[in-house]
This record gives sequence, C-alpha cells and structure tokens, in this order.
Amino acid sequence: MAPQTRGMSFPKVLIERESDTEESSSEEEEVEEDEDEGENDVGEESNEEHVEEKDEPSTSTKSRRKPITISLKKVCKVCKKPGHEAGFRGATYIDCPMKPCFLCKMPGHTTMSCPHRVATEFGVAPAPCKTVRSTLQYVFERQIRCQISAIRPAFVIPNKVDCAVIRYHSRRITCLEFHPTRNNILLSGDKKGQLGVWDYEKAYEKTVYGNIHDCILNNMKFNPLNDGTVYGASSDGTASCTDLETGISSTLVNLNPNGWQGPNSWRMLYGLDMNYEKGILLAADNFGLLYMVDARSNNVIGKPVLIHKKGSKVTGLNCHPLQPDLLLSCGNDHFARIWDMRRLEAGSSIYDLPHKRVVNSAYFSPHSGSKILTTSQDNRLRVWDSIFGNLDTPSREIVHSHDFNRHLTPFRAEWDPKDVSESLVVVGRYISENYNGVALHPIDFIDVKTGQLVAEVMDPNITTISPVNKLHPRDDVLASGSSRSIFIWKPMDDSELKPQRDESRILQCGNGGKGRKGKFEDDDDDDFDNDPYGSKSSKTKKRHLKSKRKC
DNA sequence: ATGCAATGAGCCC
DNA sequence: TGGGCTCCCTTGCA
Repeated sequence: MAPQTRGMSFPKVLIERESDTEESSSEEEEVEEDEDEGENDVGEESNEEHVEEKDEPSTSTKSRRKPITISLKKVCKVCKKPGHEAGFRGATYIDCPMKPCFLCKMPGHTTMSCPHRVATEFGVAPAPCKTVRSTLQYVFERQIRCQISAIRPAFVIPNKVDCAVIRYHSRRITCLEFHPTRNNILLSGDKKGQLGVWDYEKAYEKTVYGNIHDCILNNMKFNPLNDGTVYGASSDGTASCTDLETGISSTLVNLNPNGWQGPNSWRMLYGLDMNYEKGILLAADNFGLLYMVDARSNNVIGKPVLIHKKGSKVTGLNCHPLQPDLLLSCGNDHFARIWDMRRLEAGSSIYDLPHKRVVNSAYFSPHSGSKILTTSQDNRLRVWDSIFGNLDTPSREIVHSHDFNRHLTPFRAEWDPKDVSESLVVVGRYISENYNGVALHPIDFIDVKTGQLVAEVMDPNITTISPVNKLHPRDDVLASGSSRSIFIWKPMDDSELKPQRDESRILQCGNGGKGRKGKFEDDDDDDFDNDPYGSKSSKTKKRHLKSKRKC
C-alpha cells in the first residue's frame, strides 16, 4: 500500500495554484487548455477523474471576466500533465515519465527502471583499445602498474558514524580538509565563509572562525612549509592565509578592492591549490582567470592568465603530485584542461578534456598522478587511465547520481589517498533509496577500475544529502559534510554495526532549529554558540542575508 | 504541517 | 552577449 504523501489533498493543491498571483493567470489558462486536450484525446487514462468547475471566491473575481475553471484532476508537479504524479510516495521517489531518466539522463525510462540504478558498472564505457603506446607509458605499465595490481589491498571502507557535530556550521558545508600532520584535526568551510577547526577525537574541541571571509569558502589548502596555517579561496573574491591557533588571517589576493559594484563585476575565487615545488599558491576565479601568489613573500606573481572560457567559472585546480610543471583545471565551460606551468598563457593548454556539462572537479590520481578523475554535472564520473596515453576519450564513464542543485554544494568525487592502486573513489549520492521506509542518500565508494560500487554507506539518522566527502590521508577515516553537520566515519565489522551508536559522541550545535527531516535534533543544546543568527530576530536575519546577496 | 526563501546553471530570444 | 525565465529527489525556519 502506498504510504501517505505529503501535500496530496486535492483542494489544497488547487487553492495553492489559484493563489499564485502574477503567474497564475496565464498558467491557469494553459493548464485549462491542457486539460481540455487531455479530456478529448486521453480520456482513457483519467476517465474516473472529474473535471469540476468552481467559481472563484467573490473577493477576487472582480478582475476576471469569466469563472476560473479548476480541475481536481491530479496533475504531475513536474510536467503539469494529468494521468501521473511525480514525487515521494513514502520514502520512494516516483519519477515523472515525461522527463528523461533523472539518473542517466536518457529518455524512455525512469530512474526506477534505469539499469544504472542497481549496478554502476552498467555505466562503464569500455576503454578504447589503444594500439599506440609511448615509451614512457610502456615503462610505466611494466614497472609500476603491474606492481600496484599485485599489492593492491582489499578496500577498507569507513562504514559507521563514529562521531559527529550536528549543526556545526550555521550554513551548509562547502569544503573539508584534514590537517596534514595532526591526525585528528579536521577543517571545514561553509557557505558563510566560516572556518571550522575540530579535533574529532576530543569531540568538544572545536572552533569556528567567522571573520575570515564574507561568503562561501570554496576551497582550502595547507601550506606544507607551515602546517599551522591554511589557505582559503572564497566567493568574496579573496584568498586568505589563516593561522589555525589564533584565527588571524591575512589577505593574499583581493579581487574586489573597490567593493560591490554590481553582480557583473563581482569576482569570486573558486579553484585553489598549492604548487609545493615552486612555492606558488594558485587560485582561479569566476571570470576564467588564474592567479598565482608567491607563498614566501605572499605577493601576486605576474598577470592573471585566462585558463577557461572568458567569463566562466574555474571550479577547480589540481597540481600533479609528482610533476610540478603539470596543472589540471576544470570549469563551467564544460572542460577540464591540462597545463604546463612553464608555458601558462591563454589557449596554451596541453590538453582539453571535454564534458557534456559543468565540471565540478578534476583530480590527478594522488600517488602516480597518471590518472585523472572528473565529476561533471551530467551525472557521470570520468576516468582517464593514463595521462601518457590517448586522452581523446575517457577510459571510463561511470553513471552516478550527483546532479547539480543550486541549494547543494557541488558534488566532487575524490580519490582515496591511501589506496596505492589508485582506484577507490568516494562520492556522495543525490538520489535517495528507500531503506526500511526512510529515504537515505548514501555515500558511495566506487572502484573506478571496474566501475563497480564497492560500498554505499549510510546512517538512518542522516537523511540529508552529503555532497562533501574527504578520506583521511593516513587513517581509515571518512569525513562527510551534510548540510550544516559533519560526520566522522570509521570502519566497523558487521557485528559491530548492530549495536546502537554511542550517542555521547554526537554533539548538538547551532540554534536548535527543527528541520523537516532528520532525527538528531533535540532540545538540549547548546554547547556551541557560534551562530550569530541564533539570538537575532528573523527580520534582522533577513536583512543580513540581503546584504550578502551578491555572494 | 506547510509555506517560503535562498539563488546556480541552462536555455531562449 | 546578456537579460529574463525556469527549474526533478534541498533545507531550515517561520
């Protein structure tokens, strides 16, 4: 039997549409026409449904000449057509059949019947047969890759929440970074520009610095010369260097020295990486430009270089782990590009890797740097197996649900830095599955060698999507950011999975707001008061938000 | 329980 | 090229 779906009562739906002010007049007419057509030519499906006519309440009919026809027929909220309805039935989402599959984007079937839904290896496009190999690639294959395969260990999956901070940040989490030397320190950035520093082994030792950036902290990177400081790139147009002990920050780059001059000129920094060999911090903005900063003097080097389409966002930067002259970038122009740092100028990329949509992230594999992994908004992970080989087409395309949603931090598939075989990848999943009556969004572990889903981890209490995930560089630990909360996952045997989690390791933070979903909320906070909105009136909050609108 | 708003990318003209 | 409109599984708050 179908569980109750919220908002299903007919009159409410209809009244809601009636009360849509400006749009309603034209839309209603359209709906009316559609329905009339539907009545005439599709009577077969909706024959039990009734079309009723109802006069508008007298108060609002003055401006309308004729009575408004209101259908009580069920209408799909996606395509506005009768005969079916998209949306949740309990914890199961029913697709609109008129739209392409929400997962693989192909027409003709829905997500429920999509072959990629069950087994991700269906999405693997076989690598093209490469008949030509460079000498370098041959040596690599013979001397390195074969060893890697031989010593490849079983994957260790952090599958149980060990500790968490609920409502740690006052806005959604946008990036996570483990401290390079202090094992239990996790840094987190949020949409408001705040920086969290948390020792998750001493769960209560956490700080949030709120005065570093004015809006979205898009990326963070450590300086290996001084791991007491961290770099940040923000949508406020600045790149920062922050002391983790004091929270004191210096601005390395400010792209908006004259302040807010309108949305067309406001510059934001997204991509960020550190070239350790050259001692250069790299940052890129929403106009396609790359900036370089000398990490010793903190001075900007040279002029910015156009590395992606003029006026388009550069979403990510990644330096090669072994070859300091190689840089990987990706952006909203649907490309990931490989660059030679010695010859950085507009149009001089070594290779352009085309995608069908925006590329959220592009990373070299963490050890050899011979592979490239990209996450694109076309719901595909792409892997190029060898940067020495044919880069014309990706070796694999893995269909995976990580759609764009303006209210979610963009998904980024990340390599497991501990996996010497360079095949394990973690990425959050957008679409939910019905797990015992609860819609959950798992975090997926994928073997990109085969395209197979190795593991999907979830917790019945985490009902929000987890787009931000980071695997620890040394420990078997996963940190995930879901909405405003952070979760630390560790591996557990099946037997250990059965007992209830130790709730004492779940910290409650924030202003205690009650979400529509989520079960961590209770009333016994607050050990944590970094949220300046907590004590403000909603009017004050709205005013404050308006002032940040540019971000 | 439900309405609403925040606000990014794509597409059309 | 840029403005305006639309939008499919969000989330938190009023």
